[in-house]
Amino acid sequence: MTVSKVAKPRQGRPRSAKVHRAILETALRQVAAVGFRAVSVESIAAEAGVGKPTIYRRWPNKAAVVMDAFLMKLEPGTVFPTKERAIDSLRLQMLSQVKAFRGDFGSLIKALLGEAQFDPEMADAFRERWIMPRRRKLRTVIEEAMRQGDLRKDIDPELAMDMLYAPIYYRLQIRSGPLSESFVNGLLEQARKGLGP
Amino acid sequence: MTVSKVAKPRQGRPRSAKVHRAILETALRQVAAVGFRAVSVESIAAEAGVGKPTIYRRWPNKAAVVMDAFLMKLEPGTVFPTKERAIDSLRLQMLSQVKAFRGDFGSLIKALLGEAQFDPEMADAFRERWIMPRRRKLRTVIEEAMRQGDLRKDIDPELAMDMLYAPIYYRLQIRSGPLSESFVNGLLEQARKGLGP
Amino acid sequence: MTVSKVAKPRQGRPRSAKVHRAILETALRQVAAVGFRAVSVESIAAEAGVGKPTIYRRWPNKAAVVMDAFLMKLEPGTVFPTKERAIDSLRLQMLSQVKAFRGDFGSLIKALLGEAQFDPEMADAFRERWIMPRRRKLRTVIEEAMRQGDLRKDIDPELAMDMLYAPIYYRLQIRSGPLSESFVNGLLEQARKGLGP
Amino acid sequence: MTVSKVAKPRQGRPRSAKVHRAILETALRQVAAVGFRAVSVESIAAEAGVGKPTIYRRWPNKAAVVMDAFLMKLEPGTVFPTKERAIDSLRLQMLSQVKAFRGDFGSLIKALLGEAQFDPEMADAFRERWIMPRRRKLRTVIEEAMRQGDLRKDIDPELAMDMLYAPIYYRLQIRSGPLSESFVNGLLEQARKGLGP
DNA sequence: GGCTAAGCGAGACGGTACGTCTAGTCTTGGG
DNA sequence: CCCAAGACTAGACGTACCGTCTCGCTTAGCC
Repeated sequence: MTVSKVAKPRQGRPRSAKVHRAILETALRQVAAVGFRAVSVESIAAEAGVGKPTIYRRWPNKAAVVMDAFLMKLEPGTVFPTKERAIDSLRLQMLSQVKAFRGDFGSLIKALLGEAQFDPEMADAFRERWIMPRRRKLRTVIEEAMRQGDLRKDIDPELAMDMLYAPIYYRLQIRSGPLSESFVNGLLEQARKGLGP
Repeated sequence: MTVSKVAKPRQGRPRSAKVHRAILETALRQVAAVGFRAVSVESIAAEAGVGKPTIYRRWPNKAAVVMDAFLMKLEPGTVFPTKERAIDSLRLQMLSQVKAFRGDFGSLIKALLGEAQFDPEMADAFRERWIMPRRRKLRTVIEEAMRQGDLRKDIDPELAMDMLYAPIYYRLQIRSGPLSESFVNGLLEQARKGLGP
Repeated sequence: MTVSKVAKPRQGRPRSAKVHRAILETALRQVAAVGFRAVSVESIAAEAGVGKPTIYRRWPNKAAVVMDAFLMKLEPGTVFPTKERAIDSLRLQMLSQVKAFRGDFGSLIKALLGEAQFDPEMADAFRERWIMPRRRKLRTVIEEAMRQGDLRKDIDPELAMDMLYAPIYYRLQIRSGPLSESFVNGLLEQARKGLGP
Repeated sequence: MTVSKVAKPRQGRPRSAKVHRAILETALRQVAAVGFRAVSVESIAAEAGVGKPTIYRRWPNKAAVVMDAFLMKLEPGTVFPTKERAIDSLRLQMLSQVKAFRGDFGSLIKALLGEAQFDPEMADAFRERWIMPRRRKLRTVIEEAMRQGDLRKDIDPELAMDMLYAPIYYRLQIRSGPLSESFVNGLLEQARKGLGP
């Protein structure tokens, strides 16, 4: 699943892969440089040395381009840190995520998630291509931790992920508190111990 | 703290409160009718029978107008449901919030929170005028529940709020699962019991 | 020489001649209907079924559009009435000009000449495309009359034209007297006889 | 005849003459500094330390203010140069006028005359307060020259004035040639000798 | 090797909204 | 009733992008 449109397969001149890459790279560079709002399809086209229709032939709007650029950049770097005990992997993953969220990557996520609130297709793409793959991987980690006895056997992994990860996105967006390591550690500890007596 | 600009206090014709109200009410009506994106400063001005400069004199952009309209509507209706046991008040509050989030109010929150990702002032206003007052009230409820023995005495209330409320915003935005009553109940139960063995 | 901007010659979609005509015709129609001041670029765009930027891509402002519309209308109709004796052609030309100046054409000239007082480019266009072609034609007529013995051989044709035509523009603008036939005849006679004894 | 409105004579606080002067002087200063078009009622009010309604109470629009300012400045300096022979006075007057027209005064006249093409009241004021007084004075000079034998006895003074002065305004506006002394001398000579054989 | 269908860069097109400006009027509080 | 200040409605300004279209030109793949 991508946000980009597909071409009818066999007829006429094929779409240029070079152009495709140039667009996505330019999009990413511009978003990093001036922010999502200040970027326009026009500015991408101009800098990439590409006609506007060439972009619109492939994506329905700016957000979709940036989303694809974001996803393209992700695919390689999707390595989850792993430890012997799954619970440690979990903590490590959370820590690396908040660290990433504190930088440019956080800004990009904010913009895409913000934009997704106005565009269902963007929201779908964001969920299916960024959120869900991570949750699936996370689920195996959590289940492993359950087997290893570090998490209770009767918990609902979906709710567990919500409890642990939603606060990270919440702080990214709302800035109600710092995205610090101690925040992650505190959150994980308190979630394990539980709030009840 | 508001998003609107301030007038120099005592000179010239004072700003009309009637006009102020007309703008905010129109803004809210239009957002409800056609969605945030489809509303423009121009359309608000036209329907409110007001010149555009009158709006720009008071707010820097559309988002700020809608934010203020939203906040204006809030102020009266800020009644938290209360029960004898604080833990029940907490559950009730969470339930009423997800219920509200499932309707127009949820759309509005999504739009404002989405927009806030691109505008720090919007983000500040959203946090200080919508999020924080609720968290302050929530904190007293949580502390009461701690006193009443329904929550452990050594928990961090900030983290507790993050664990319980962030997932609600997360599902509102990402649609990773339903904003149902059973979601709230499960979340609260699992948070109380804890994830650890 | 035109007031309109030039397009880079051979690249991209060429500018539509149909659109060009539609704009100029609409401009002329509106000026005739409601007067120069009451016309706006916006109203022209709206009635011509054209986007505002399409107009601004070609002309820098309303006055330039109207000027070009005026000049466009001129080109075909530039027939000077001619008689056997050049002096009669001269009188005929003056008479037909004051007649035209008494109607809508006079209003248009007034508006353009008025506007030209505030915009050097407008003034240049008005002079080079309306005034000068007429003066060049006029000069040949005057020189012919000199050869035919109806005007003295040692006059300065430039000054002669100023003496005969400036009063027409003067009365058009200042309304110090009527733009009547007897005005033209009296002017021409008195200019021939001279003011001196 | 002025362009300014009159106050109902005896009631309430009388209008301040100081304010009146301040407005006119500011108007003139601004027109000289940045040109007629760039001046607005607002800018005059602001610099003169005066409320906009105070201006609108006295004049209907910017042009009227500037016209009055112009006329106010005139009144003192309306001295016509005089020589023993009326024909010399005439030449002198024409020379001093073209000299004045070459400077800031010419720009002001251009602006007022240009503006008058769009506003009949302006046109009336310009004619009645600037043009006509000069023509009346001029007429006596011309009649004196007729008596003194330097101009023919049977000429029409109105047409004579048009022949001599219209070209000056014409060149001011159209720039078809320089407003030089030789221009004036040539014009006057040729008008005296006549164009005919 | 020529044909043909699509892709390509460029840029014009109809629109929409932006945020600013000025016009001319209205409303304060204070002479 | 005047004044300074400044808010008011109204609407044009000129600009920025949107997403589509139309040029003339590649550039494959298929006959």
